[in-house]
Amino acid sequence: MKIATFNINGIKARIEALPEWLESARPDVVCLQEIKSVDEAFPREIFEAMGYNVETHGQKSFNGVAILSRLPLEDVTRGLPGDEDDPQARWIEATVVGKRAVRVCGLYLPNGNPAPGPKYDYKLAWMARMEARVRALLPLEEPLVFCGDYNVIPEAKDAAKPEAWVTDALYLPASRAAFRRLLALGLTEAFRAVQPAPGHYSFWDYQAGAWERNNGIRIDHLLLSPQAADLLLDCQIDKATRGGTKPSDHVPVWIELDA
DNA sequence: ATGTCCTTACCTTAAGGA
Repeated sequence: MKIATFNINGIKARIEALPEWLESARPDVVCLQEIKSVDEAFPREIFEAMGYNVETHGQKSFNGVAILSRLPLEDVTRGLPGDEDDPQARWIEATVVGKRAVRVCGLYLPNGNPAPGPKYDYKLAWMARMEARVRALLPLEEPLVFCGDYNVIPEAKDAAKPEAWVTDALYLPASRAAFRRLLALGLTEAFRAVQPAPGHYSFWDYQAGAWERNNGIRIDHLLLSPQAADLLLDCQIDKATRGGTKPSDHVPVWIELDA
């Protein structure tokens, strides 16, 4: 089972690039972030015609997540528990049954800038809510995949210029500590499980020639429960999509599970 | 180098977010 995460930065803007990538990469499941669309406006027919089931958790203008899957999506839930009044659409879950049943959680973690400030407070509070959700799911002892745009640079080797990020919400010690707390629950970060080397990124800013200079950061991650980690066969970053026509500023990251 | 892109709205230009 090939499961991907891809922050598309607007479904309207990616209406050509996303289907092209799906045709070439052919993931079984893909979690999308920043669809920037309400559910009714998401062009589901395009993806249904390609054989995908579509579940969205949208929002006007900002945020919004979705799951596309060739296999049926079961027990779909929307929203991250822990704050009934949070209007931001950043979390969706569904179960996909292949050889094994896999619970897939797609997430768009808050950016948090500027820090300090209310946006950073929201980021850290959201990460605490996510930790609670992971704690609630782990006792099921099932394959779980938490994938998405984490807006966290885990380590210095995940940035081309780490010194440029020291005051940024994506790299502040409290952000990285909260990310490590997720790993400490027993989750495996898929990319680092197969590739320990520096120089691998998933995001290049549109500004300042970041792509041309390879000034990137790695912020799109797939975290696996022990039962999912046991099934991990591969994890790759589809870097080439950043050089395509009208690209997102993020590229897809995917895993292959024996599931 | 605050150098780009995406979205929306008081919509042919600016603002907020990233």
